[in-house]
Amino acid sequence: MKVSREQVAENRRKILEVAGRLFRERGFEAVTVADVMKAAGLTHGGFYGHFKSKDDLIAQTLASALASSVPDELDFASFAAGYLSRRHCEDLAGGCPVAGLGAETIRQSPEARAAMTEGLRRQIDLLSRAAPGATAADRRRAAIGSWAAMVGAVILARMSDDPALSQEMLDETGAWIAANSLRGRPASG
Amino acid sequence: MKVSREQVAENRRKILEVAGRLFRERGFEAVTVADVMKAAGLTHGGFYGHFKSKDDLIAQTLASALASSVPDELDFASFAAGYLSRRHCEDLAGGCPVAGLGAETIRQSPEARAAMTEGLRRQIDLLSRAAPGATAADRRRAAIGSWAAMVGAVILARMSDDPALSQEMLDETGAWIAANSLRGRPASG
DNA sequence: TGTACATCAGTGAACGCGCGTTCACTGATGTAC
DNA sequence: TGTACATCAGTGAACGCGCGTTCACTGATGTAC
Repeated sequence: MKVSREQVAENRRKILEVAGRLFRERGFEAVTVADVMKAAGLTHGGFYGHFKSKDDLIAQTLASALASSVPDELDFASFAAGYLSRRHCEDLAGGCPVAGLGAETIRQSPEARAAMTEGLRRQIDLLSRAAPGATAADRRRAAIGSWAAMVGAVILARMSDDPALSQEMLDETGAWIAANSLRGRPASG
Repeated sequence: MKVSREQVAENRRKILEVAGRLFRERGFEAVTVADVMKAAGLTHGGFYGHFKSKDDLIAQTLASALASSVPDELDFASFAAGYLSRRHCEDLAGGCPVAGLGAETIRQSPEARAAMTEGLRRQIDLLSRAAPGATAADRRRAAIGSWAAMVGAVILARMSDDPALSQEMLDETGAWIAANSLRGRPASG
């Protein structure tokens, strides 16, 4: 049963959307092609009309999820607060693709790694524009250091099976980043 | 062909050792029980004499790898330098199990997560004793923040397919941690 | 605008393969005497 | 200390299952006239 061209585009968009959520929730390997197609309201056989292989889906899902998760501009302090919030930490399926899928991407195809590298570059550039610091080099350093700390803290907090320890890691990392950010400003504490 | 009791213990030790390296190199799911047993110089059938299941192996390998990767005491600056070195970043199979396997552990069994949580606690306590800071709370905050930044930086650096970007993330995170550490000391820069 | 038909997106059964796990067997170990 | 034999760690063929992928088919789409 052939469908309209608009429906084809919509189906493809839907596949990428549900794949993004399922992959973040369960990881690349635990999600099957049939799982993705079922979640998109389709049957597994049609998958290969949209993608060359599961690896191709992974690479395109990463590119898509990363593109839609990076805004044009942001406020440094509120971005950090949101990123290190309990809500974001607990939202595997809807959270940051770097924290949710980055570590797994290390062992994926060159295309997937390229998409991730591009996403990292954009995130660092974005944070560099918003981070505190006297010079461009200072701001870039603060962007990289605080981004590493944010991603690390969310990954560590998710590892722990003790909610109190998770919360402590999120809160203390936030306070530590805030403390470091003050160094680039006129002395105030 | 039965083997001696010492040989049984040695075989078990060897299985955990090679599993630790293989899992860090390829991830839990991409390594098969047969891969592990072959690397240990045994055949796959004997596996279930040592472990209840592959999940059991994963949990015990994590506990074992984490226990052997945490020393009793360390120097904060040299630990950070080593952790953020190119050598450590490139040594997937022999590197820190938290950076190599932590993100995957989120989706593993309760036993595996418990082993990881215990390893995290020990690492934070260890760093808290070595980190700079005027009060115990300051030192613990510095330990958590810098540990999150170190783990995050190594994971981000491994994601990137551009060696220059990877190196920049390692170096700048190291410099950023060092800058933050100075805040806890008598003013000197 | 209406009709005939070629196209092709989606369906679902089927495939081959590799995985975790089981089990009958082997033969060295280690114990009972 | 030496011998007979029960034990049991390791072997390797076999199992069932679920995965990624293929393919003959279906029927709505959209074009040619």
